Amino acid sequence: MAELTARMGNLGLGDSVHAGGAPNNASGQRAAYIPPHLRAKMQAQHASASGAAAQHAAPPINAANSSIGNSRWASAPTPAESHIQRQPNGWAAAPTFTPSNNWENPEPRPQRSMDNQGYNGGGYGRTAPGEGTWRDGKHVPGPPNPRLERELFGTANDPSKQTTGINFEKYDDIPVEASGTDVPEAVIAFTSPPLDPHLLTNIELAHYKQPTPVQKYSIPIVANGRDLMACAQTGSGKTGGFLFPILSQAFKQGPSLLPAGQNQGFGRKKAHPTSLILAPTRELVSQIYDEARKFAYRSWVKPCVVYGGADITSQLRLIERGCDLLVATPGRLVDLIERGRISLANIKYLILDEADRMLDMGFEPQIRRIVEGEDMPGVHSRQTLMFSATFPRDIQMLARDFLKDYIFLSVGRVGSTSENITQKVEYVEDQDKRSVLLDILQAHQGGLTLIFVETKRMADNLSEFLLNQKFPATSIHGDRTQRERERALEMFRTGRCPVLVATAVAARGLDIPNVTHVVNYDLPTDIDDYVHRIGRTGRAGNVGISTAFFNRGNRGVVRELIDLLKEANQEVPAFLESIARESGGMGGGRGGRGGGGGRGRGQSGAKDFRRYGGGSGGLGGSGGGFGGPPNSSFSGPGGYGGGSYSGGSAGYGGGNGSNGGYGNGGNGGYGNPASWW
DNA sequence: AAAAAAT
Repeated sequence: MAELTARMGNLGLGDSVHAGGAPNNASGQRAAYIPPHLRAKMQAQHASASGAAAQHAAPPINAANSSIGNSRWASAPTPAESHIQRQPNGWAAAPTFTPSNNWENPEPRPQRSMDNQGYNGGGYGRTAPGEGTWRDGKHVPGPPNPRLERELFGTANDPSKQTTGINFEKYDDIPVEASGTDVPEAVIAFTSPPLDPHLLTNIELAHYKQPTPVQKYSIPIVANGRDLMACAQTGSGKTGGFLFPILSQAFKQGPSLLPAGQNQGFGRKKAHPTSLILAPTRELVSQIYDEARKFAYRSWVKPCVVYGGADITSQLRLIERGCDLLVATPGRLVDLIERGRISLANIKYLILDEADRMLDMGFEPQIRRIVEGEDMPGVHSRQTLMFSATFPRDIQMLARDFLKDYIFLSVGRVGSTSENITQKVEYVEDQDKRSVLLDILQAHQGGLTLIFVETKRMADNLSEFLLNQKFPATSIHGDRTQRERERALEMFRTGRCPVLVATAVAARGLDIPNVTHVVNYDLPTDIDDYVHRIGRTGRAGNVGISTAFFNRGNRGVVRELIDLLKEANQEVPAFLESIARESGGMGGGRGGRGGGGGRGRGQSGAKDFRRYGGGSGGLGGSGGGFGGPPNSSFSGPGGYGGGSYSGGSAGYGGGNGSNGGYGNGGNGGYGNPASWW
């Protein structure tokens, strides 16, 4: 424990806590708390005041309130921000760069024999406006299409189309760690060394100016043919992290030739995409597809999307027009493979977004089926990229099955939540949650508020309650129809329903500008879910607030929550510390997963398990140290994870130190998770 | 125990 304390001290974290139970809102002037039994009267007043409803009406979303490409809600843009600094036209004037591998000189691709008209994405129709071709070994971008351009990139008046902002200069301070063999040097700009020129024009249209840290590394890593496991904090540009390099390569190299014997398209309608992106929810898949359309604009690359709950015939039509880059949820993809409409034989890039989620118990069999059970090229014949904000140790071990000699990239603080998010935790008993929520919504006007609950039923109940309270709320969860889900998201995005009650379906990856507040009405039992949830705000360099309702029912995550708050330089309420003490060392509730970290959450966000107490185990003796029972909050191979934090000696390793920097000191971290209660 | 993902 002394070591843990010392570590915290090293981080320069103060002990400052504030008293629980007297919470403040963002502006520090929340209305006095009204107990539930008095609430009815207040409601009556509230409802009768017609002005109150108007007060909660959709906040204004207009040009005056958001600068182009930098859709900041709370703070008005400065004049400087409202004028996009265009990149100079001299892309080509970028400094020279000596490629360590195949950067500048991509292997020339054989042209398709059938290709008299030029490759148009393997489709059967003509090239549509806004699409390009590959002809005579050259990329021939299509002509600009103003209407499509507006649809894809939005306008100044439509911030709901503006996704990630451009406050990337703030990212320069973010620590980046890359481990693995022969890590390529990071790029310093999109133009240095340059991405494909056509991609640069699209990046410019999207108002991206600088690569984020994860992009600076992922671009050369992919260009050098390496596999990647990237752990980057929420809102730090992971989507661009894989889209930019794979599209740049595609634009430079052109379509790959199908292996002999495969049908080339005439006759049977079977798509052979070269890139496959898998993600855990339909909405996230849809969002990635929208991004892919932007950056593939006017190019020969045709992006496609498939997911369940939506009309399959329109998805099939899209595929038939040509399918080079496919974004999919697992179930629908398997369906289409079984129908013989998609082949994975031509895959060069496999991307798992939210990879830890894709490889957890619920999804892993489907992923294994797609990656190992179909006609996907083997691990050595493709490039595999995995991205997430969190990457628990055991999932990292699982992920090895799909990767070859990969580079592990860690972007951001150890805990991987952004410091742009102000995290609050309030002590609220279950029966008081509605009241406190109303107070919060009352006080927090002018942005979008995303409220997370644990169950679909609760999502329905709570959104109905809020509607009755005249808050324009809606809900999203897996029991709603896809149409309802998409409508709810759209209402939320556009601000017509600035309050969205959501289950875990909305926890990951969704990039919704202007979400200024995330409320964990119910805390998740997995702290990584908390990390992803609050990551819906404070994106792309903007700031956000998160509020969690905590009571003794959540003591299972108290230790991990405290650690997380400390790591993110947030205040830790006194009641959390005391509940943690009450719960003693048994607070963890799930010693298993965190193993490597020894603090329960196991530095799930940011440590390459190969370096920090990883390996295939076996080295070193028993856990020792803090090992204790599997569900102890100090479980695992002891202290700071068997491995050394700084290499060399046992470091923080606790344990018995016998295995120095490697080996996990036995299996302590893999005890069965404690029961749920 | 819950959510998500094919029909």
